[in-house]
Amino acid sequence: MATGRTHRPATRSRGIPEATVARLPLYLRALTALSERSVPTVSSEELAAAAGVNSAKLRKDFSYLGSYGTRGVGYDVEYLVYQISRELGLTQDWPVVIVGIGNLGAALANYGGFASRGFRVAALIDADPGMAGKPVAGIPVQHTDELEKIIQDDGVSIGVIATPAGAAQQVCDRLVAAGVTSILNFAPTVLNVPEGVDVRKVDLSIELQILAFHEQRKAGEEAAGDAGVVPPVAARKQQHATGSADQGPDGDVPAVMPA
Amino acid sequence: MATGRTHRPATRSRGIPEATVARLPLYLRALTALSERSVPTVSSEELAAAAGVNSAKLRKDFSYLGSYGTRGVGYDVEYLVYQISRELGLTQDWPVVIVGIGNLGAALANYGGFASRGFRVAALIDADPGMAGKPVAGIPVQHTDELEKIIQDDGVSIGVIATPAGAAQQVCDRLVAAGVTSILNFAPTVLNVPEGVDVRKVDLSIELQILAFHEQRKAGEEAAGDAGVVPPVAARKQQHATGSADQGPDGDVPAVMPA
DNA sequence: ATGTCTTTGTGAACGCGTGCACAAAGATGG
DNA sequence: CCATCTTTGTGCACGCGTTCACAAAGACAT
Repeated sequence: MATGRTHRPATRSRGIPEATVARLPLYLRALTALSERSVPTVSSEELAAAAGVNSAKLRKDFSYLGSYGTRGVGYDVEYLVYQISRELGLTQDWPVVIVGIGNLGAALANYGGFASRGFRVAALIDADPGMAGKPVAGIPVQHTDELEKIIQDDGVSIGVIATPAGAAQQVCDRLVAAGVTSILNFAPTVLNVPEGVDVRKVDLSIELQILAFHEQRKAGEEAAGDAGVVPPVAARKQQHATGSADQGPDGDVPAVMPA
Repeated sequence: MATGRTHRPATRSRGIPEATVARLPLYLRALTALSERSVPTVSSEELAAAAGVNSAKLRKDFSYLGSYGTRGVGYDVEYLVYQISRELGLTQDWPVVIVGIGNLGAALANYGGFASRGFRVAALIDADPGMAGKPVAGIPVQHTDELEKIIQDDGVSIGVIATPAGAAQQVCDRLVAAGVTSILNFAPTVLNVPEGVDVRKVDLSIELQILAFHEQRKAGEEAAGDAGVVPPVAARKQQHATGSADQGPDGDVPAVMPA
């Protein structure tokens, strides 16, 4: 039963903290928006607000990358965009395969944020022979039999699993065997992978359940004194953002409905 | 600077740590599977393996709920399923609205995991008048104008945002004003919400970037060739390639669904 | 240059989460 | 009823992540 482990217990090196890595994409997005508005520099305070984090945290995060700021001024937007992109490995091309082209797989294939940052959909794969050849997001779906060949030919190292739960582990095993070392799992299952393979999971059901927990707590709190529940209607005191002509950060869009 | 808060800073909840709450759905899933196989009891070791966590962690997690196990035997599956369900608030009905019926929204609407655990799609909402009335997953799409009415009439407290980034904040504001206090955000934007409203975000782009970071580090372990790309602005400062770090997913996971 | 003002970078304290290791609790068998 | 074996529940220590608070660094004005 040497199936390997699912999670890695600790961070054994003195690299960038995992928590920081997880926030870098957030900073990058905010910086990209500033860049498009031709803002030259930004302070930790401003950028932190845009990214929704604490400014001290942001400065500490950046300190792990090096000293890229100028005291009394702030950070050079363009320069920082480059540094973070490089740190995240976005200056290179990352071919990705998506396995399981159902509703979700199709949505992912159409996701604009893919190409925008060095990620390229190398192939769409599905087990249904009927899907073969059928184009989704302009890319013809290929049958599972081609999986190994595709991964090896294109040097794919990142795989996205969007299959039903029952097929996930099997697909995962094939991906790993073929050379994939990073997996983004949308199937509601715990994947078993050997050492050295990264797995990140995205699970709608779990997120909803966590929200339900807090929701229940909020509701059950009214028993004790006043409190907490937000008034049903209009209670917003905070407002912000640009009126209506909100120039979208364009960069990424979740899902669209093109071809 | 109204820096929107995404998560609660401290958990003054019922004493159950946030990290534990995030794992309860995982245990519940594993337990449900056991239940369907009519397994009467399970040890912390077995259940932990099924959920992909450490057995000590699992026991500690359960200890926050109470002493539901029997020493020398293990946990009663059915009983535990009930206790966790109740703790998560899944014994009641949670009407949910999905705003933005593009590819992703449609995928979410079709997601089977919804109904399975107390969540019910109360309505599908889209800004495109052309979508109105069109059935998706057996539910007719309604126009944004109906948003407030739907939320109030059905007592919806959980909203899912699957719109393009540009519309997310606006939709969020309307949801909150109408009474929604928990939001699951799929749009790649930082949402600004008033105190008391929970927001969880699911961001494909961020997940991929985190994977890319680890992938790059794995690859760069021996060959550290800078692609030769030069920083945009002439800003030349010293920069040092970070050695290595680690691959550690986990911690706080976003989410989504299968196909 | 010198002084003032702004903002970064970080040392240090604190709190949360994790995992170890073991005593307590109960089952099981003689 | 006692001995032994299994498995839980948890005290404790450790490490990561967050936050505070401030000295250092540089911009800018005089």
